[in-house]
Amino acid sequence: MLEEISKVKKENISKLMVSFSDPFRLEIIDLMMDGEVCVCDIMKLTNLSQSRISYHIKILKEAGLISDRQEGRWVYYCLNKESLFLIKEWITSLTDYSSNRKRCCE
Amino acid sequence: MLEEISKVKKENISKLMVSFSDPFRLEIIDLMMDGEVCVCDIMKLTNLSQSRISYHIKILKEAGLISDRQEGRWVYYCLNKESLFLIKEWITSLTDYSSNRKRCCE
DNA sequence: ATTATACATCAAAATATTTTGATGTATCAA
DNA sequence: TTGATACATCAAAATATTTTGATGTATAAT
Repeated sequence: MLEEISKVKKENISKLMVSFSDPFRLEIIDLMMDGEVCVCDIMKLTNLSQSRISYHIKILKEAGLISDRQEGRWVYYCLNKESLFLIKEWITSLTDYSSNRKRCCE
Repeated sequence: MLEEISKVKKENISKLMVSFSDPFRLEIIDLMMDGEVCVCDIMKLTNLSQSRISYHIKILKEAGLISDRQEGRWVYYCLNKESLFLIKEWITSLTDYSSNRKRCCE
């Protein structure tokens, strides 16, 4: 059961990491640092085409990295803190465990 | 100049994130949590072929995520703490900035 | 010297991701 | 109710990544 949970968690992490793995998605993520943005904001700020942005947004959303909110014709996106914490936690676990490692690479 | 530095840093982050974006690489990273491993260790523990492992190791190494140490015929790999901290720092900056964001997605 | 082990590298094939341009849907304004 | 805006979705093409199997190199044991 615990194994199951950690498997789910690992799959989450995996998807989140994939969502971070494209330079344009990193750009979009950067834009969300200051708060929410809509697709047209991103278009203005990056010169990427609309469908291209929608595609990347979809990847980010399916990974759970961003949330959205519709307001009339606009959809606003922003970073999802929980996911960011999940990743941070995972990275921390990597550094923590490997601190009592045997040998190698100081 | 500062811009240059931050550009370099962003490229680092980008490469690191790509290096995290494959499920087999995540497995390999997991194996390194307890300390250093060699390719033959990874072979035994994952059933991946030797050249396949070498390929993924190369990606991880070029991203700066792992370090290596040769001992006779063996090459031992382990996680590079500095890179892990760099990522953690970046994730932290994302959460910090977006904490005083305007609107959206509580 | 010869052979075996540990790993890297390579080119070709297999597979996955991304981009593009077109079309679709919902909302709103005139 | 027509037209415009904001965005999603789709299929095809373009591009990138990954896998495979073969070959190469260095170290070490016999």
